[in-house]
Amino acid sequence: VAATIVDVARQANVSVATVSRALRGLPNVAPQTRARVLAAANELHYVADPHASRLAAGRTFTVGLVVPKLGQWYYARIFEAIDSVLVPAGYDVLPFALTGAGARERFLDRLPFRKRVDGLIVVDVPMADSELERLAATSVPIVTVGLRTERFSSLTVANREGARTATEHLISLGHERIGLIGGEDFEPFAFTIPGDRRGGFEDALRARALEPVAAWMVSTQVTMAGGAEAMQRLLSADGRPTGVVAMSDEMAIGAMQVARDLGLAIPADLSIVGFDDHEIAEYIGLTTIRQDVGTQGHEAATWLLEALVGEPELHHRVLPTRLVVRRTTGPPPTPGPNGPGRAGHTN
Amino acid sequence: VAATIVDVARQANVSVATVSRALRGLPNVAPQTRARVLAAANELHYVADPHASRLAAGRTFTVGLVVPKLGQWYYARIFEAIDSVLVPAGYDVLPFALTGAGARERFLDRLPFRKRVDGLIVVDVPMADSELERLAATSVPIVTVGLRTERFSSLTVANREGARTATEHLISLGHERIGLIGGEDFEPFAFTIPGDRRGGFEDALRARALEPVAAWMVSTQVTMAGGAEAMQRLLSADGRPTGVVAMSDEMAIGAMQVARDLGLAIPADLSIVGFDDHEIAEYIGLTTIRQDVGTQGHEAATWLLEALVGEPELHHRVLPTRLVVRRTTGPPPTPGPNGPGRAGHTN
DNA sequence: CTGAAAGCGCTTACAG
DNA sequence: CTGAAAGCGCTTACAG
Repeated sequence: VAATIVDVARQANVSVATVSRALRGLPNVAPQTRARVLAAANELHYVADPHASRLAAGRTFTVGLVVPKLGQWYYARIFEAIDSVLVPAGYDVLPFALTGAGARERFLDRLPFRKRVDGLIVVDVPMADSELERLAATSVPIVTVGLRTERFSSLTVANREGARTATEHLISLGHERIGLIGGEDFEPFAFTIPGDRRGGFEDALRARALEPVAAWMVSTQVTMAGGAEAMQRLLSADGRPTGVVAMSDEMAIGAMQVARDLGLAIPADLSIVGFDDHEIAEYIGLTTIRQDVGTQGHEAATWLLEALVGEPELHHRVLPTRLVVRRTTGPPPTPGPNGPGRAGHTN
Repeated sequence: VAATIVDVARQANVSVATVSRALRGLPNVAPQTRARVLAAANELHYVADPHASRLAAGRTFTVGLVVPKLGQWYYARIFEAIDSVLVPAGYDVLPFALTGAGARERFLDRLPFRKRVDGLIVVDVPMADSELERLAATSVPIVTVGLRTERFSSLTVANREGARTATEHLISLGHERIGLIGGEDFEPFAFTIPGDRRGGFEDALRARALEPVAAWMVSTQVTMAGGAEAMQRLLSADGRPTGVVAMSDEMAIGAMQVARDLGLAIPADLSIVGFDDHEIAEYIGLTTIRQDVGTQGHEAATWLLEALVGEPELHHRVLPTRLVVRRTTGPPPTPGPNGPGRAGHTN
């Protein structure tokens, strides 16, 4: 029932080739001819079949977005930012959510984006060298976010510096007993966010001759529930830190809840600083390290667009972070007779 | 460079028709032939070109998801739920984000999903009758979420009952001065969530012979910033409520921040109940009305899948909500000499 | 069970 | 500036 290019051609009394050229704004179409075609197309409510166009033109005009999870704050925000540059540029953006056991492996094994997208933006997907090679071998232009490799253009944030700044903030307030809660390291894989942040944390401590305490550095999932679990483990360790650096705002929120449940006041008994500057941080007064998600998505999409037309150049950009001090950090408690040195909660 | 069906056919010594049948698991292929085809396809790393398949088969195997915004919690979660049923069923899900001025109108005008999707899930998009008609005229199967009309199958939650329950909860704690902060009504359009929730709020008050106070019912955007703005306006009104119902958890969070900034303790001076049960609610102790986003997405996707194969039946489901009492609600303050009746903050 | 052939609806040299 | 025709890579009756 829907009109095809043949219907439009007949109605406008031209060939389908001319319709195709006229509708796409190509040069070498007489103004009056173009007007006639436009009128016909309008009258027939014509839209080109994208699949036919794509097959004929050899381009899909869609970009794949590979993320670990669709529902999480960071991925939703970056999706939004990417969509807002790619859609106006005429591209569809198709999500590939690598959620659930084996999803990452299956994706890397089957490469389901082949023949389906013109380019790919890959966010926070840990990959081994051989896997990066497999991706590169498909020769679809790729930009990675949160992941820096030799093979693809990348956008990352200054994770090490950010975590160092967070830690220094606590130190400058007088804290000497500082914990870290964060994500798991994906060992053989090129995904260095947790490692980089841990590195920055340790840098800051060592610069003040403080030794990182293994029992105060706990790795879990980067979610509120993970933050809660991490804080539980941290507070049941021997002794207890007076300040905690969390690798995400969501972790910080989960962690604070556990601390409060155990009767600790924030920041009086325990200071905490997050990472992200999730919009909620402002409303709950969370001190945090801000990263600009919008810029990450915007830049990644823009670079991919460039790679899609011209020669793909390899560039890397590391975006700065910034400390935002709010109300979850303050001086450490003055140790009383039951000071934190010995009064660690045990469960 | 990538292998086509012709390459596979040559390698397996069969026709392309047989390759097509064998690879798609169609009947009437000899087991050995199928094995030979599979082997050839494997060896050549063959994947079918989806655009060619779609053009030839006349089906796109993609479902469009229309949302007001990609980055917001509710839409991200429902996207995730929908993706998790559609992708395993062999469908791509393509987002249409109606963000920004005129995006809704442009979408409804151009109907950019035509020839591009087999079905559509439309979430929280206000539409006039004529617009619904336009959508229906495309004859693509549609399921709506958060929006109930005569034309399409729909999933909604019991908004009126939920808001009534929230309000009754405050009343049962002793509150008599209760405010409401929520979304804007989209007047000529079929989008009744704000209106329904407001209705439930008023129902509860009237059932106890309490009159809704216009100055305590403020409409803004359904975001944290909107909640903050609403609370500001509400607290600068004459008098002041002791309890507030918010139409989303995010609004509640923004609102609480403003209240605390003005020196109000929650719930001692002001009780607040949200709507959603955002995962953060648990961690900040927010009393709220839980809605099950996962089920909404899951059901919507399942219904659409059914409509895509068999006869599209029209069904409507209204999912229940549930009060989850946490720590932001309590009895109203006992009015002292400066009781809330007269001591309303003015700015 | 298998193949030859038409057809899906476009785009793009090529010729004029 | 315009058109005829080949071609993109599949699927699907139809015949055998």
